[in-house]
Amino acid sequence: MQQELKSELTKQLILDNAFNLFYKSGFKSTSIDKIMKATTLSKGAFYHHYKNKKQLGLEVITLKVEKRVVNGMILPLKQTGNAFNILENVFLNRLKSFPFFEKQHGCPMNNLINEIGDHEVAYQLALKNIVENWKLSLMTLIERGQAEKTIKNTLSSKAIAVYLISAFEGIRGIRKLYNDDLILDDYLLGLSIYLQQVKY
Amino acid sequence: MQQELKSELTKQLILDNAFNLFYKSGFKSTSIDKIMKATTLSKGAFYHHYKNKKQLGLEVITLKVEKRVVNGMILPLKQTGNAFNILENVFLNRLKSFPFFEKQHGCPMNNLINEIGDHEVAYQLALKNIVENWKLSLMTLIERGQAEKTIKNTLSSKAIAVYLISAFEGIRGIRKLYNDDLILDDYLLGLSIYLQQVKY
DNA sequence: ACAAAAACATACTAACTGGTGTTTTTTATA
DNA sequence: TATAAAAAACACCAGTTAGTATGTTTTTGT
Repeated sequence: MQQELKSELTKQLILDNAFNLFYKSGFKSTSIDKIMKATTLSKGAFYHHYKNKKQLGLEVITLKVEKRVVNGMILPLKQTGNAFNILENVFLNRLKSFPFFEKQHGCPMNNLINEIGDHEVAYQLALKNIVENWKLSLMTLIERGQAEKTIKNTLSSKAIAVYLISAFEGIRGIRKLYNDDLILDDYLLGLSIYLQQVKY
Repeated sequence: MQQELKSELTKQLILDNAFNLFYKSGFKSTSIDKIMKATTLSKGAFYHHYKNKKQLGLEVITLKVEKRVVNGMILPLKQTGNAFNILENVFLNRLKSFPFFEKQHGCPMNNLINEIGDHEVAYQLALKNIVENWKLSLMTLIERGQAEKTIKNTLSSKAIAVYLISAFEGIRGIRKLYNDDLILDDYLLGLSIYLQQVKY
């Protein structure tokens, strides 16, 4: 029983370090050696717990990346209250409060989508799954707003959801190219124009 | 004189193959060996023409990637005619007509932004330069539309430009995760809602 | 106390990485 | 046609890669 716990702890240690290094340096640039050096464990320990790098990558996506998106972007949508205000809050106020490191290195999910999203079907599906969850949660919120007349009910909830996600992921990539937040201000102003059109 | 021409031709051959492989397999996954195997020239030939992989990467960005964006997204903005219609045409009608390969592998610029945009200042600047050109051209068109009263003149041209670009790059990444164009239809509908708000 | 199993470490391989130095071939020109 | 210079071929380097084989230590059930 204690062994299982230790095994789980070690896997978490590997997973955490892998996520951080994938995020900072990219998936392909990060070797197993570098990850295990970060854990201060050996390569043998890695291959005891994981079959190969691909399996690790998949677990990083489904366990670490997904959790981040769920906590940061999906759960906040599920609050009670004015649906339009929640939408506005999550998309308008969250971005600028990101820590510097996350502005500089973009969105972990978007980085993976663009680096390996078209390289392996398994990665593609795991990443798509996160996007679909996000999209569906957004649609649920938008449809609630439409029912409650805080969001225009003539508009397709799916279309709004997809466009909001696209722009959000897009700007997180583009922000990497700049050294300050001015480009984020322009994005946020552009987004607020969009939200005006969406508001009931 | 004829020698200079041949040298230029060889560089172009390397550049073309490098761009294609970077696009298909990513920057870091593509080795000099693979590029030169594709040209049927030797590795020595590569190092005769280029200092290192980084220099090649920069030339691919400034000569190949930039040209693609200029031809595909920037020059079409400079047509005469109703500015709003031009905006609508370029963003609404262009995307779905992309060849299958380019839907599957996303935007070459966006791929590079997310893979190496935060790894080297030189890459960062070269990529930012393209985005800035695009942004300024969009702003010029939008401001023309505002003067000609086809685009609402109360809105910030820069904000609209940045939001349009963000969403466009975002969806080109997300599309990689899907196997059909349904997600593009949602994006386009979401975009058309945005354009409604922008229209005079 | 002991055997089995799990957790981890060490040492290694074979292929591949970007890059260098040298030799051979091609080309322009005198 | 001789020659100098450019272009390309070739062999090679040191470092890194994912992955393996085999060892040692720790935990666990009996």
